[in-house]
Amino acid sequence: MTGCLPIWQQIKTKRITMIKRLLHNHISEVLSALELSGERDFTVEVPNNPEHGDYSTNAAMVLAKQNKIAPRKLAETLVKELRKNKFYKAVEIAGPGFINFKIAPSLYHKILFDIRDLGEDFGQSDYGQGEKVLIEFVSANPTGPLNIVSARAAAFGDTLYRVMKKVGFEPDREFYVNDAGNQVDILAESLELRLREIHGENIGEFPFEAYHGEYVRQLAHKLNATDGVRIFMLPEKERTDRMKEFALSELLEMQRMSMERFDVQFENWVSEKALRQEGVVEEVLSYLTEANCTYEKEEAIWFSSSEFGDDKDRVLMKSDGSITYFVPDLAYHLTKIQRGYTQLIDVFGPDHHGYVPRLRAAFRALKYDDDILEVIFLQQVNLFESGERVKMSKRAGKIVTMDDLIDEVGKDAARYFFIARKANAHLNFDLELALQKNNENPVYYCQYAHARICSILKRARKDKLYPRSFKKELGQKLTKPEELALIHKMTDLPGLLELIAEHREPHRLPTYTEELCSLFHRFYNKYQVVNPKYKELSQARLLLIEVVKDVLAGCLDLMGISAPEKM
RNA sequence: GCGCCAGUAGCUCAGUUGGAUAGAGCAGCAGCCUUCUAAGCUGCGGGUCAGGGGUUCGAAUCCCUUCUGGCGUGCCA
Repeated sequence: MTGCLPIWQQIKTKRITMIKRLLHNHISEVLSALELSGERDFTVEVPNNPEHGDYSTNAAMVLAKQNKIAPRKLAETLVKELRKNKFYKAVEIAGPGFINFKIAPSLYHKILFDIRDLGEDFGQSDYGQGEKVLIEFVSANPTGPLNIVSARAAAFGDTLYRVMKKVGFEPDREFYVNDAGNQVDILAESLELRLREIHGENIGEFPFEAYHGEYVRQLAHKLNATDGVRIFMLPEKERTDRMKEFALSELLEMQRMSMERFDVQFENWVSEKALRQEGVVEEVLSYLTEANCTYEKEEAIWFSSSEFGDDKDRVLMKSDGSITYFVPDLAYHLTKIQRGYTQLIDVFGPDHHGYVPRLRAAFRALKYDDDILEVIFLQQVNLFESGERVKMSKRAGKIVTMDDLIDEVGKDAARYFFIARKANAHLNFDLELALQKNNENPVYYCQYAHARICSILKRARKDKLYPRSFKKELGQKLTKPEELALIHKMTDLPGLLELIAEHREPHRLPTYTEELCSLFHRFYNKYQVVNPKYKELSQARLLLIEVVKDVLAGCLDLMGISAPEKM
């Protein structure tokens, strides 16, 4: 009834290799067979202390109270049933009522072949049930080169996308381009001033509000090369339009290039300007008006957002007749829902805290479920060099751009460091550390493990030890704790990916990857893989490290980091 | 003032969402290459989990409160 086979097959048909789930199901089965209530509330975990076994459950402690049985007594009853399964080497009671499991090597051996058979599909699942999720990230103004926070957003958003896709969501990546509005006007003015400067005009002091970056001068030179003085002969409106069009297309292209260099692809780039031309602004205003939550005051039109949880009401249309940023952005969010997404994830920079309540308010006012909108805030990034914080000033145009960073430390290191930190915590980025090609740098630590395995496999092929096919019996040769620990670790990945997707926590992936690599390096230092004297053992270990290599490459790929075969 | 986020080893950070003796990596000290990549491995020190209350079998984790730092609090985006 609680035999091992049905559960094992159940796991296999789902193409999931997860011991945790196997245990959870098994314990549930035993509980219902014993007619105990509340079987969903317990957890199965990997204990910190290896002496506590491979896995551990708190089932007896959690269920003791509601069933009015002492925890240890309940544990004894459970253990008696659980022990009937031959895939456990040991099932023990410990402490206040934990049940600790030691997994039989034979199960690990089966799993190793399983992971191998799954290949690139290992870790894949239907967990997300095809839910359509839109992840919006970066969404910077096209008024300059992308900055460091955009780079962090890119790494974060893209990795989240990759993991969610892996576990069965249907996510899309989107970049909202704010190519309309006030900031674009200022950009055009800045460009015009620089252009006049080139033509020898005295422009006086460069305005405080304008864009001071050197790139504006470069744009001016480029525009001058094509248009020359002719641009000044155009009427003002046409001239400004030409400036805008030129600057936006140049800067947007620059941003696209940055993203490409960072291996981030967006399914969609949505233009605010295009949205406005489609008339969405008027639409949104009419929706809000119909919902009875707008009013006029001091020649402006307001949204009574404070009735829906915001601190105060917000202006929709300014007294000069122009629209605030909020309106087209809300319209944009509504198009996401109209396009069929049931979960909207916005990845925002640290300076948008105050903005979210009004967006939520609008969702409520328009009777959308506001759970549909989920905002993740990335905190700021501080760059350090030689222990000193690199000071940046956007106003003075003194910033380290995303491209500077990629030039300096490379895509792999940059992505790694950005992903490795929790989203809502400040990130101290040590430029020197990211540059170092030694053991202080975790990126190289992981890539090195991959390269090392490739090197061993190459050696095995050269020595003609690499078999045409791996026989199932080879598994039995893997008996060392370091070998089984590697398999154990790999079985944790599918569950981890689901956790990352569910809680939107990509930072767990680098941690996991480092742990897997650490186990491999330890194994490598202790045992020799290729040894012609022990052919079967060598082949069993080759199988093991090849599977580790593929799993590792999979992890790196999810982070958008290359897996080099040689270093 | 109010709101959001953070505070864990000398430094940078994890901590399986409430589990057992809080863990890595650097930095410090001591070791390991005639053998598949030493960009690696092994060992040793190092803690009032910012402080104080509370919730329960059990708290770094949840609640309250104080302190410190960052950000926000535009008819900017």
